[in-house]
Amino acid sequence: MPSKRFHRADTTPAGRLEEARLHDVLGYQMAQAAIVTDAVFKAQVGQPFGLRPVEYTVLTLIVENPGGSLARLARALAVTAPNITMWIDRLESRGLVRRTPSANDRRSLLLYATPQGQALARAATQRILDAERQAMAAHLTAGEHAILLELLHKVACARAAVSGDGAASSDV
Amino acid sequence: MPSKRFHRADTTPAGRLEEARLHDVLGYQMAQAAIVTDAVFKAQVGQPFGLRPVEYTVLTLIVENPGGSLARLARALAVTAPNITMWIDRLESRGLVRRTPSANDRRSLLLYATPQGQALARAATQRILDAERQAMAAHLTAGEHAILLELLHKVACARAAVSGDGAASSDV
DNA sequence: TATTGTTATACTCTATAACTATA
DNA sequence: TATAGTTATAGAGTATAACAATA
Repeated sequence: MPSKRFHRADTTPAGRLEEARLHDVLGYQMAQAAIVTDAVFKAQVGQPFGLRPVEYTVLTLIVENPGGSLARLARALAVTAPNITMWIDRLESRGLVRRTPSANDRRSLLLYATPQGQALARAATQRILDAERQAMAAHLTAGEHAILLELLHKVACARAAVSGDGAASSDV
Repeated sequence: MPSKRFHRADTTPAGRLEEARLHDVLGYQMAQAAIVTDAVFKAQVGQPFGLRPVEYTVLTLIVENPGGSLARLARALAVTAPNITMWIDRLESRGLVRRTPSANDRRSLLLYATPQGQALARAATQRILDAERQAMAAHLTAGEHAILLELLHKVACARAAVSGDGAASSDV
């Protein structure tokens, strides 16, 4: 897999080819792209709803996976247990989610979104989806947009290989 | 563009379709994928070379764009000016980069990487590229890997549309 | 008046350690 | 012994405000 791809200019200032290039570093391109998605989130959800990115994700995951535990959430998001506790605290104090003791395992607390939480998550997601699509429309076709989502998902699936955690298996 | 894409199961627990889905949120998939790329960076560069992601990116951008200014770097990375000053301080104290007064604009400091900085950046990038490719090999074909880089770059190009900053134009 | 770069400072977010309760 | 959840605390990272120097 040489660096010859598409029609990009792969030459370096000094004219050497085959140089290790930042533009081919996935992590770098992800960070650059995240500048855009972060801005979209902030404008469409962060400011209007007063939700941090993590809060939104936690809330939505609870909505889409009712009855999950804190530990499961922590693994899914690669966040430490104390932090999950804090984020759930904030969501619960706003009446968006609630903790319910588990019947099977008395250590565990099951998470459910309140009707308000469900409504907020749904509204927030719809706003983001619309805004992302609009922001990308000038640069990505609808097909490319869909492909990008698929490829990113595949990257996320490589998580088990890179870190020893057994998470990300539930695709939560 | 309805949610019917590929062969994914687009049904929700309650059986309703067309629900706003987290899996279609670009920002969410980016965050999930970033868990992988962050882990790769940490293992391949962060720990071995003692470089933070921002430090590595700043260093490499200086290597690839000698003579740039701090302000230009700050815009390219969407980082505030005080933070760039701090990161450059750390790189300069390690002898990886140096600040040189500009002849044209006496306010400006031009950035250059030292030979050590160039060598470190090159080694780090090579390690990341190899490790990323290896980590993705089981989940992405070489073609998919290349397409992903292209699509992320296009997303990054949507930056001008989403925020009022005139940055990202130099493709630095 | 705007821009470059710096300093000082506060805030947000995350990580670690220690603990209780349960399995 | 391992896991779920919490608390307390420290650290890393980022942002804001104010400033000096130059354009």
